[in-house]
Amino acid sequence: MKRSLADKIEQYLKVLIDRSEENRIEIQRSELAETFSCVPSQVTYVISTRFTEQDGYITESRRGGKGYVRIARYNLPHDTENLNDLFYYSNYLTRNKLISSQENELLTYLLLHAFNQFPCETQEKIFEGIKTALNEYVKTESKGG
Amino acid sequence: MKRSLADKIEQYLKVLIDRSEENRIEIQRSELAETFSCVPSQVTYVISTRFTEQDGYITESRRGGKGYVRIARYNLPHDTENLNDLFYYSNYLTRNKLISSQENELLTYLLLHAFNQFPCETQEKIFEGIKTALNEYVKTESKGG
DNA sequence: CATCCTTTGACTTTGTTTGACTTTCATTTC
DNA sequence: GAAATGAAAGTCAAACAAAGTCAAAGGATG
Repeated sequence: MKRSLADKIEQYLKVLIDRSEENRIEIQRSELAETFSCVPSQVTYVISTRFTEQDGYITESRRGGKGYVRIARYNLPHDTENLNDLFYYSNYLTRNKLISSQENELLTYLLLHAFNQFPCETQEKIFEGIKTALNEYVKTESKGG
Repeated sequence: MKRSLADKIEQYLKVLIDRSEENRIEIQRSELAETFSCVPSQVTYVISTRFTEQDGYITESRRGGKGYVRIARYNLPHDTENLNDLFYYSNYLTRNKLISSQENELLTYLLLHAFNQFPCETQEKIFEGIKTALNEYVKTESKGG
């Protein structure tokens, strides 16, 4: 099996993602092109044919000075600090009857399903926002009734 | 993550705002430019591209001696289609006993409070994600028990 | 040899940095 | 108090830096 340049670049990127902390990498198209001694649009080709949403990847990019291409793999279960914090917190609130187990269930479901489309960074912020709001919610509830 | 000078200045300002009491800061353009060893118009560029009203910021400034630039972050009033949809949908589910009124209450609270920090566009996406997930949640619930 | 995938490069678009020039305002000077 | 001065901030366009697009050419594969 002969491997094309595109295959090699694909492999290279996937290894990088495997090794990354958050299943996401950030590269510079022109830099990578230089590494593989090819034209930059070759990289674009690889990304657009092998890192599609279908394949379980989300890509973002920015042009201009200090531009980049980000590739995130999202199929794997997200296992972020903030999310675990939130599960823990939500369960804690439930045990202490500050929220009902139904509320806990809904929240858990949403956390697992509603935000997968976003890049990790955004997810973190979302979870943070929810945590803060949840905290306020509990305080308000127990005060008001 | 490669960050351009503009990114760094943006970050710097946002940290300052975070640390501020009233979500507002007052800087001197030329001073900041000096801090980052760049031309003053770079600061103008950053402010005009990253602290727009869309992004949830209001800026004021004054020229001449004792000049300043003020940046204030405000909570975006979310009054989007999707949000209203979601309220409607959530209430509908409640009336039809597909979710409890407690769940409805929690959801409503989160929708109103957890995502104000995000730009409108992101909020829209968040609401969309929540709506989809909520829909699945209800289906799953009624199926499973 | 026909089709599909890959490679290449010219051109476009987007985003950043810089600097020359303009406007506005407070302060000083007459 | 009006005019001059200087200290800010604003404007705008050019130069630069990166990624995207697209189509043509080149190869592999059936």
